[in-house]
Amino acid sequence: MASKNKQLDRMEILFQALADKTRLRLLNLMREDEVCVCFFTEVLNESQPKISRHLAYLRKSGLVKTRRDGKWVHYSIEWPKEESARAVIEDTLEWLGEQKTMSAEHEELISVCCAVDVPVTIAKAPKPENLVEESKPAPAAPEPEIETYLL
Amino acid sequence: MASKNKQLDRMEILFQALADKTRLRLLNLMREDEVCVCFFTEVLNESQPKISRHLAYLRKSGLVKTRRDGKWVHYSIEWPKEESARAVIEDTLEWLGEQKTMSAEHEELISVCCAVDVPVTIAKAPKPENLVEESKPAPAAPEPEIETYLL
DNA sequence: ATTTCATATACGCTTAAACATATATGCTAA
DNA sequence: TTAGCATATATGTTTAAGCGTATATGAAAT
Repeated sequence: MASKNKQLDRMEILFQALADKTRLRLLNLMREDEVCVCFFTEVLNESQPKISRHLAYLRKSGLVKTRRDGKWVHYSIEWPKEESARAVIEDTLEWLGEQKTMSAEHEELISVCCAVDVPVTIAKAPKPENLVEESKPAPAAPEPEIETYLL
Repeated sequence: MASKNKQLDRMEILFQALADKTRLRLLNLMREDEVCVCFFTEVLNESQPKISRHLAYLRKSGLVKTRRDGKWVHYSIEWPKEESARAVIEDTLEWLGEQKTMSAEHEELISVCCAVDVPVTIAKAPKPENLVEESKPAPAAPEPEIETYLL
């Protein structure tokens, strides 16, 4: 699968990563801030190994990055440096945001994080920073990281 | 694979269609006009069944449409009506256009079509209209078709 | 009608990736 | 150090999709 054209390889890898409903739902939750794994399982209502596997897939494809915080691991979107790659991801997030189910899930992330009566499984989990005070508008195109990405 | 959320299903199908290098190369050649199958095989230098299978995949995913012209079949991009879906495809084409290999292949399509000494295999094939006189700039966002698409 | 050319599909095989269930890792707290 | 929680990975199975080779279709041309 490794060809002469690296860029084309990267496109393939990116689109493969986007070509799964669970992964799209995960990205939809990460649209504006990093999210702790336990929130993914809670909001998407999928098994923990399933979530973890798809997050690993996204990580290996370079689409997301992780930050460990004690027992917890936070996932966030790794924005590519090329404009056109970033544009694809932005459009994808926008398309997701237009869907009722997706914005409902995103709303639920916020309400679960900020709920007074938090579910036991995530009671002590650290909340996404940008979400706790107010549902901020998405930062659209955050500064690209200087970092290898997409393999 | 058929879920409650039709839109999400469609996204998955679209990205699956984009998640292959051969199909990306095919789309790159269709960026501005319909293209006859024989030109695909000639320019991409891939076997006829391989090209045909990938074109069938694109057709079934609703990303391209066909027009039969006697023995020849022309493929062209089927532009979705939703803005966000179209934006993804536009970004993808732009990203492809930025790549040396891809623009070289696109140039070769033009030169093959307009060559005085045309290869035997495609000598009588109908040429893409927008290409024969001059390599026009891409029409960016052609009028969306009123049509079912993406399954 | 038969041949020929352009395109599509079928077949057999191989690999990637999905899933559920089970188990391992890694950090924290006791 | 052990126990417990959060997360990751391994295993076994199933399905989708890639490939090359072979063959079928469908429209012209003979």
